[in-house]
Amino acid sequence: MQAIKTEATYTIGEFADLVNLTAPTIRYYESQGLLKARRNDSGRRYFTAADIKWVKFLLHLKGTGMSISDLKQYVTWRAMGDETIPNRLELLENTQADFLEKYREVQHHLEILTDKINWYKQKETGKTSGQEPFADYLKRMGHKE
Amino acid sequence: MQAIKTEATYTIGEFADLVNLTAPTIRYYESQGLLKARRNDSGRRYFTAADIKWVKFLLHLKGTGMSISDLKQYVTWRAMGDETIPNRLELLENTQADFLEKYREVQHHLEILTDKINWYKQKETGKTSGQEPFADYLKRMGHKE
DNA sequence: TATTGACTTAAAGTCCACTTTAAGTTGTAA
DNA sequence: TTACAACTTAAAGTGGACTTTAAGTCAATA
Repeated sequence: MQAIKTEATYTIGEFADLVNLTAPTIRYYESQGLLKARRNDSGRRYFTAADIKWVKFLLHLKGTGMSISDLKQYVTWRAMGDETIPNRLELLENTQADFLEKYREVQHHLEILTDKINWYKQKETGKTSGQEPFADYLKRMGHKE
Repeated sequence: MQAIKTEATYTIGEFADLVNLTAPTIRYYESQGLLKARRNDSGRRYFTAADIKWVKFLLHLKGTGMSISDLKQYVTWRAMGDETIPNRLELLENTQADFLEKYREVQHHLEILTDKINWYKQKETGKTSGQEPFADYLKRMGHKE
């Protein structure tokens, strides 16, 4: 029976695979201060389950449009403790607001794309007006521009 | 009474404003073959309402994730006539499929971001468990990772 | 008529987020 | 023990989509 339960660790390559990044990307993120790696006796990085959770969370934030420099700011505030919670909250809420605006925009782009696809399908099957301009089609579908 | 009804035309600057781009961007798009500009006697570009519609449509396609080179391909096929409709349709449907996949991904990112915001708000107001880890909070909310 | 702003071109520069290279060290399997 | 994959660093390179610069021409207003 062991007195000390040693936590599972991962080399940078294993870690990279686990979070779907590459080893150079992990090093890049570390160089940007987004994460910190522990080192073994010969100077090699190793990572733990907690690091996996952290990177996955970072990737979620990144996926909502936060830049590396936004993330850096977030990380800096996090390291400063609970008194920066209002700052972090504001940053995240701004990110959310920006995201939602873009989200609505791309939704509209998708509508137009879908309309165009349907217009082509109609044209292809010759079902209706083979000559109906796309602009008229959009109008008929209740979309503008 | 005029025999010839002259269509309204726009300089590149006016045109750029109308489609919310810059004049250099318009020139860049023209250089990439995404649009063609007519020229007046002194060699200056001018544009019409039809060009506005076309660029706006291009921007919708671009907004769904099509790259300049995708758009170039689309434009090339369009110029070749109706026998390339299946090609165009396939391109647009692939674009749509890729878009929808990304769309679902960012939706998940947004959920995590929103959860984090709510977690911070809870922490701030001290309403519930000021010490509850975010991972536990996510679990409680029915989200993973 | 003079000035100013808008246009013209080709080419170089920018930004972001990595990615690749180069040169060297270390750990592991045969 | 020898090979070979994986690690280390710093620095340079990449890709996409513009943006900026430079040097010059043209059009409209005071």
